[in-house]
Amino acid sequence: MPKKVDHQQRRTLIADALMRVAADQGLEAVSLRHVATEAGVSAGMVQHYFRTKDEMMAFALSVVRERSQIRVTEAVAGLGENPSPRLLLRTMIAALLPLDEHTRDDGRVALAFLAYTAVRPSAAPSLREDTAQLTAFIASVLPAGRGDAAATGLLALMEGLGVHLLGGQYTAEQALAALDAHLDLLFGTPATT
Amino acid sequence: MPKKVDHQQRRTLIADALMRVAADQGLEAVSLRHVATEAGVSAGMVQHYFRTKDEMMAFALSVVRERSQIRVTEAVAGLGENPSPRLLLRTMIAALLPLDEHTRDDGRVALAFLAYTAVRPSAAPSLREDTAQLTAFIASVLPAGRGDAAATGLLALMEGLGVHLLGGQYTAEQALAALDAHLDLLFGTPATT
DNA sequence: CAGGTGACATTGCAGTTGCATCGTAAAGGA
DNA sequence: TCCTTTACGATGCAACTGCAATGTCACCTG
Repeated sequence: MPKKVDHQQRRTLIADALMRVAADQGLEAVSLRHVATEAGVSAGMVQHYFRTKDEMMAFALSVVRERSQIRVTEAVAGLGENPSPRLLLRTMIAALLPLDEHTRDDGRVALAFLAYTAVRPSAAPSLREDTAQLTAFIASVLPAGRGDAAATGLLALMEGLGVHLLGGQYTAEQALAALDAHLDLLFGTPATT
Repeated sequence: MPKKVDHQQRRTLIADALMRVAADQGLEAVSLRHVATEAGVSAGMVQHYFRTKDEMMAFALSVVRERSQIRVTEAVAGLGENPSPRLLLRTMIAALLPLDEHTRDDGRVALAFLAYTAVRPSAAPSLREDTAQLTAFIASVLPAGRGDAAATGLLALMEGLGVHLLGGQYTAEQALAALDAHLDLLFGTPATT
C-alpha cells in the first residue's frame, strides 16, 4: 500500500469547491476543470478521485444532504432537555432555511440539485427518503389529531419559504413571521415562543 | 417590407421547443442547436429570432410566467359568479400545482428557471413582482384578521407542495390533502369544500 | 421589372466540455 | 533493493458550445 492519502478528505475538498462554484454560478457552470481550478488542484486529480462527473455530482449531493442533517441535529441539540414541540419544530425548520448570507449559498446549491434531480432522477430516491423521515418526525411531534397532512404541509411551507428566500421575494423576517403564524395555527396557541 | 412572418408566433414556437427540451433534459441541455432540432428548424433560424441565447432564455421565461397566469385566470373563470373565498383560493392554487403529467412538465421548467434566476438574477425582479401580486391578492381574500404572514405562508406552502410533487415525494392526493388541511386551519371551517 | 430588404440556411471559428491515455514519482512491502 | 501499487500531472481528442459571417432565396415596393 503506497502513499497514504485520506480519500474522503480529498473528495470533500473537491466537493466543497464544486459547491462554491455551484453557489455563485449555478450547477451548469460545474465542470471538471472549473472545479479543479476552484479547488486549487489539477484537473487530473479531480479525475483521479471521481472517475466520472456524475460520480462527483452524486458525492457532492450526498455532502449537501449530510450537512443539512448535521445542521438540524446541532440546532436541536442546542435546545437542552425536552423542549416544547413547538419550539422544537421552529428551531428545526429555521435551521434548514437559508436565512443568512452563509446558508443562502447552501440553499442555492440545494435548489440547483433539486432541479437537477427533477430531470436526472437517479438521486431522487435519497431525497425522497429524507423527506419521508422528516415528515414522520414532524407528524410525531405535532399535536395529536393533526393528520399526516399537517406534517406534509409544514414541510412544504418550509420548502416554499426557502425557495422564496433564495429568490429574494421574502426577507428573513417575513419568512419567520409566516412560519410562526403557521405554527400558531397548528398549535392553537397565540405564540408564547 | 418583404415576407411577412409572425415574429411572435415563431418566437413562441422556438420557446415551446426550448421548454420541451428543458422539461426532460434540464436547462443545461438547452443549446441553440438542440432547441433548433427539437423545433424542427435550422439553428440559423433560432439565431435569426433571438440574437443571443440569453434573449431566448428570457423570452422563454416570460412565456412560462404568462402561461401560468393564464392557467389561473381560466381556472378561476370556471368558478362562476363570486365563489367562496376558500374555494377561490383552492382552485387558484390547484391550478398552479403540477398535479398531472402535463403540468408536471411546466413545473419542471419553472423549477429549472427558479434555480437559473437564483444565480443569474437579471430576471429575478419579474418573479418578485409575480409573487408580490399573488401575495396581495391572497391577503385580500383571506379572512380578515389574518396578517400578511398568512398569505405569505399559503404561497410558500403552494411552492413547497409543487417542489415536492416534482420530486415525487408527494402524490397529488397528498398534496391536495395538505392544501385542504391548511385551508381548514385558515378558515376555521372543518371543510365544506 | 428592378432592387432592396427581410427570412432564413450554411459554414466557420475559437473556446470549452468530459474523458481516455500516458508518463512519472514516490511510498511501502518483499 | 526491487517492484508493485497508488497518486497524480500533462496531453490529446472528439464532441459540443455560442456566435459571427456569409450566402441565397423570396417577397414587396417603387
